[in-house]
Amino acid sequence: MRLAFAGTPDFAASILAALIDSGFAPEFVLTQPDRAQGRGLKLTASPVKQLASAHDIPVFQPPMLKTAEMREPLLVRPIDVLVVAAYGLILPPSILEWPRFGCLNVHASLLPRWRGAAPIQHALLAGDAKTGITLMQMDAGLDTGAMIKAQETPIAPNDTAGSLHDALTTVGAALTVEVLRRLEKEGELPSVPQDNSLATYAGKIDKSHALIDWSQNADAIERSIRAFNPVPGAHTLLNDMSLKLWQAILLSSTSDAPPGTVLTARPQGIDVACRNGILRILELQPAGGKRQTAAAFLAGHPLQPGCLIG
RNA sequence: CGCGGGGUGGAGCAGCUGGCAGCUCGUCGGGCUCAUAACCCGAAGGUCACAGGUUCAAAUCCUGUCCCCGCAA
Repeated sequence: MRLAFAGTPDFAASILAALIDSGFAPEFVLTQPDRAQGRGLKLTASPVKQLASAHDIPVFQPPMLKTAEMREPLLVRPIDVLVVAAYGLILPPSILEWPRFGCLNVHASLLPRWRGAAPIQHALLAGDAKTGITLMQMDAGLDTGAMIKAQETPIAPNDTAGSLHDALTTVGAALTVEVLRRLEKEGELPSVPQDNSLATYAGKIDKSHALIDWSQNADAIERSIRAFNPVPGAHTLLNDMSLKLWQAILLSSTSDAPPGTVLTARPQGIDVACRNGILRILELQPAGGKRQTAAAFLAGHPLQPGCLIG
């Protein structure tokens, strides 16, 4: 089977790795152009490009696919299926129709819930009990294609975007290989349309979402800390210092202190009053510093109970 | 050359207008208490990231290197 792959970040690279390991190595790969990023703005290749290069798989990096000129180098290469995972570019109709069996998208949610860019984070923010991977036949809409196969994954109370991402990567890789095997064997992929009335959207997460609003309920803040771990990192302000919060737990007690009040600051955690409930910060990171436990942080940054955070 | 912070006993930090290396916690020994996230006494533990330079004298000033991190993308 003639296969191509389109994807960009880590999640996509893991899927690609599984394809290669399972004998579905793509003939070539599409990924976003190298970008200047990170400290020093060094030009960096996407994880997918790095992996593909390591396996001597040809890489195409069109900046967009809106023009015939950009599409030309691709369309001249006949393929059977294009596997797409977090590629980052809208695929125009001519690309969608290019592979004989169309484009197969690996999406990190149980569609039609959480269509869009950040399904993992939104599932955590919403406090969903489960999420999963859905494979679908791509169409012109945003994650609206007919579903081929879905697999559930439970969300644990202590799951973070990072841990869930890793779990979903494993599921996604296995599911993709499974579906490709079926396609190879049966020559078709039955699919069922999504129920649009149940659709929800998972918009991009940016830094402003990750600034903690202590006037929210403690459980919502706790979920956002997990949803924004590891990126962009839930953060708050202490005096003029920016703090990133890595881990916190909900206390069963309550307080009528104003939201953001530091109730106690002890080695086992920094307790902060929220709108409703108390959050105990266990692990945090000052700007410029390393990630550390509350006890370590307090050793160098004395915190008086009663002061305000945020 | 995107902006910036930092590398000091096991941990987190101060010291950095040059002059015997300090704080909180931890560790070890002893004491006190019905008890403790408590307290008291004592001890160990650092060639101050690395390499040069300036100086009577450098953690502290200058130069270069390595490493860590925040912001912005």
